[in-house]
Amino acid sequence: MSVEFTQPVRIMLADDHAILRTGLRLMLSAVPNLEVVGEATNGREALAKAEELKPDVVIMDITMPEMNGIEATTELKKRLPKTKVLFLTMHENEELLFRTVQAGGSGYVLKKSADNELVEAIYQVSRGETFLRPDLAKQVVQDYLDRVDAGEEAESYEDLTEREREVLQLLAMGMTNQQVADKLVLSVRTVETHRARIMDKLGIKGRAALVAYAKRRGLVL
Amino acid sequence: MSVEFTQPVRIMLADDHAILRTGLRLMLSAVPNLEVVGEATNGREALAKAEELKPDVVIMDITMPEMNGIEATTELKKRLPKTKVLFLTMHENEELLFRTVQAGGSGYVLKKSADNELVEAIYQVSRGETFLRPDLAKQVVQDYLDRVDAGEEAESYEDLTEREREVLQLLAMGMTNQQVADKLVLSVRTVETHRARIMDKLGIKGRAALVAYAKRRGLVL
DNA sequence: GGGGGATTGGGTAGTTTCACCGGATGACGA
DNA sequence: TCGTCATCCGGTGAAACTACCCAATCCCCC
Repeated sequence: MSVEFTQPVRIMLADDHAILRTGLRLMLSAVPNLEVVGEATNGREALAKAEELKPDVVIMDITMPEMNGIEATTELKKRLPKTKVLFLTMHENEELLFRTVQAGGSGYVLKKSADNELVEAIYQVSRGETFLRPDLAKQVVQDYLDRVDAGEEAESYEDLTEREREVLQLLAMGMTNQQVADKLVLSVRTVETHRARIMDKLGIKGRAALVAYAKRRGLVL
Repeated sequence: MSVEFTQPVRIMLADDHAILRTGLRLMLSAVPNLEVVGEATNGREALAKAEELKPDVVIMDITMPEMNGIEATTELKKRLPKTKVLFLTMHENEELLFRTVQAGGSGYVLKKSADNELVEAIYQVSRGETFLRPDLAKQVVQDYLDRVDAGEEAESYEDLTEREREVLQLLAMGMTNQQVADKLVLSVRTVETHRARIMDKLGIKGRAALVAYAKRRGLVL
């Protein structure tokens, strides 16, 4: 409660939508004790600029070219643990919220939220607290409990191996086993094995349902 | 060239992201001869408010709850033919550009575009001209030519019958033919016929690709 | 009153997916 | 060294899907 009077919160924006960035910059510059010190248009750039600028808070989109916000955050928190990441996204789904938290994010605000909610989130996150939209957070908790109740493990994307995720990505794009096999230089049988294990881990029956799942969860963007 | 000096361009914003709207409002209010006179958070609201406010230009998102921007535009142009619609969207794809033009849109700007591009687009559209990002527009034309060359017509979602769309919805959710058949009280053969016609019309091979297509185009949410 | 599209269903044959079984290799830690 | 896991690949048989063909009904429109 002493530093904030003289030291404004230094913010970096990471979003590939230039128009949104400009709007945010204008909006936030009108708020006391906030200062936008930099911008990035993708995850990789965000990483580089954050190391250079060392902002207090990075406002991060999930969907970005080159490197998405979740990957960028995972890496960023390794290098700059003290830098807080606040996700600002259009995606209103639990799985992604889960993943942002796991990646080390401190908050999750929807683009459709009110302006003051964003500002409040920035303040809160900069103080080292966590900001999650109450309704969404509740849903996440409920979802988690449902999973624990229902079976044993929270069947999830996290269980997948790297190779399996790779295969899932391609399958989710609508590729056939054969096409995936060609792409990854594998036999069709191997792709089928991976696919089988993926469906088993996720508890999904049918490839169409798998594609639907992946799209719904935002595993492919 | 006479009216613009005294009469600013009256703009209405239609986007479900409140934060983006605020940013836009701030940005545009700094531009001479532009005035933001209203906002809407979905297509239906946009329709109602446009009739009430009669703006010169509606800046419209595509992805919105209740009613999407393309549907809203189709209806809006029937009621207020003189009102110009400028699409501001994240979707960088030709099919949607096609559809916005068909719906009566006067322009298409990506959210990742530079700010001045948006302002330029607004001016241009308000003058009754059309604004399309050159590279995208070029791609569209090329794409169109490719289609005409390759086969007959621009295969599209618009060609689907009501029943086919219904089947597509369910298939896109990951249901099997049998499940769809049960749901709609049909024989599997009928569902297969519909599915075959859908894939034929859309020029898609494989059900996984069909699901991916539907998700990508936002036919199911 | 006939033509055309939408909707429904069928046949046959071929391909793909999927479940359930198996094994070989290599990496990595206990 | 031994166990575990990821990755890779195979066989079999059932189920699902796909590509062709076809036809009956209904309804709308010219």
